[in-house]
Amino acid sequence: MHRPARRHPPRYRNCPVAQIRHALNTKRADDFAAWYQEVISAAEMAEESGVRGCMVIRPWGYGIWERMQRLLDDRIKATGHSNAYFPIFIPLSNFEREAEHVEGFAKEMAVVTHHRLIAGPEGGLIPDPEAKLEEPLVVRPTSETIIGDAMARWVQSWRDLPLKLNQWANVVRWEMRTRMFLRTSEFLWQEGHTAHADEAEAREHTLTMLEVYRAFAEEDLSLPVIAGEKPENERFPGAVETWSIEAMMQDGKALQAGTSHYLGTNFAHASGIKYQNREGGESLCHTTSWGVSTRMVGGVIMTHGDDDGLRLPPKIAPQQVVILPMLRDKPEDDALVEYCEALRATLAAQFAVGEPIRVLLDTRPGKAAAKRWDWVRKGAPIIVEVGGRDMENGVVSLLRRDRLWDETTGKPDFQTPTRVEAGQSIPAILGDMQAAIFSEAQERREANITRGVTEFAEVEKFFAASRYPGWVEVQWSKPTGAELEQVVERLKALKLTMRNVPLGSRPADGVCIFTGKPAIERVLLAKAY
RNA sequence: CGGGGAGUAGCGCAGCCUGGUAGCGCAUCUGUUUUGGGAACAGAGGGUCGCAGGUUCGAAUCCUGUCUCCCCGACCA
Repeated sequence: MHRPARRHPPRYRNCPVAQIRHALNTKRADDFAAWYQEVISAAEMAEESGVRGCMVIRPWGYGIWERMQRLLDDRIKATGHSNAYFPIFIPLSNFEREAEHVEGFAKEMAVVTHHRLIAGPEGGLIPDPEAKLEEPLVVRPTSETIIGDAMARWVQSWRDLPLKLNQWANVVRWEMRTRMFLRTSEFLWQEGHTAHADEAEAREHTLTMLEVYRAFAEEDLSLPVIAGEKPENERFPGAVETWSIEAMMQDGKALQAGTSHYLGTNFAHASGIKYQNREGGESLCHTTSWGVSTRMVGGVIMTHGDDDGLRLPPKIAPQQVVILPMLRDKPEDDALVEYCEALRATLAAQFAVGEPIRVLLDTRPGKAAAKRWDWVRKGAPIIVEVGGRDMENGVVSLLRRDRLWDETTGKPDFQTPTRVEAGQSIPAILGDMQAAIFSEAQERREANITRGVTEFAEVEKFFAASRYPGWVEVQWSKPTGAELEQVVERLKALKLTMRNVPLGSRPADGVCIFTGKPAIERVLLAKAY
């Protein structure tokens, strides 16, 4: 894989005495994009597949996704939704029904046109011209239309409402430019779809799910996010309102980590989702949709990762504690493994951050030190190394992934509690780490949001620097139409986008930074993934 | 999709200009010596040089096409 030349020479902070030898070759400060890729490959999360824009998600990366699925699925079920599964192929005509929706997705659609292969004239296989589909099928980029069909069948009476569905699936969007996890042609996600009797309930539900996402991001992924409404130009095709949660990455860019849409009656109209109301008349449903994808994994990497690799919040770590006996291929090994196994069993019988502790006793052959760095790169929250002398003294050597280094010695900062103490304290340490990396990310984000900017020139100056200075909050008059287009163009010149209008931000009290008119609300500006 | 760069062993790279038996470091395997911690020494295994055509006695190297990746732009729930 080609790596561009480093843009900056490595900088050594007015370093304590010792030079730290990190587990990765690329540092965040030197080349953030290359660092991101190195984390993914060094932590064995994913790799290239040979198919454009598609990745192989390896067991460690998929394990993280499975943890996310489990936690988010619980939250989705707790808000009254049921999982279902709808087809990956959607009839083309089905997709044509909602005008904005087609326009939004037409450019990035994969289409199936044949159902059989035959030997080609120059060898190899070609689609059989005789086997052309009467109507092409698109590979779903999202499922509003096909789920809308089902809803139209399932909803007859006001008693059938609200209908609250969720699907875990893969979707395909033929992206021009892809990046592992952040934007792949095929990705995994969850898409919720609901139908409601009236507008108020549907709007409220849109916000309920936005709040579910906020809580999931902050409590489960330790990912501080800002929930808010997207400006008109950033709306989902066919939506009346689009809301998002936005997270700040360590390079200061914004990542849209989840969206929730109020779709009005647009899709109900297109698919005929109607019900007989209490008065005996016919009414259109109001629908919502909302989704979170494997993009979240990229967000976790870019928020919590460091120069030694990934750092995982305990709740989504496939293994929370890894015990590494320092095996020497000698008879004493047996006793050492037994000593470690006792700790494993003690931990496995306990709970941390709400679930049984996931602990792995890693007895694979190989040097303990080498295995340690593998687990450091993978971001296992706690690594416990145990050598012969540890055993003699009844202690273990414990390493916290979020406080890896002793800055003064430049060596890993091992703690040596007794084995009994470790068995008692590890559950609390995991809880502490879950909170600590959240605080760390939140403090970094708050330090990098600038509020109270009142002149566009200031914004220009702010983002002129080569580094990403973070986000800027400005007041604006929420223009529409051509006036909005102008705003978007001005921002585009600075490579900026409007992220969202944060929920619960203070009311506007100034003038619009773009138009000079009285401001209506506050909006966040940022460079974005 | 436009501009630029790159694909050679698991990873990182050299070789290409000037065609002539496939190289280096790390990792892997074996052996020996080590042993509170990212070991040392010796030996070994592993590559149809992204793929397909072409030029040539001969192609990793030259030419054409194509696929994939990276960077910039355009686009992007």
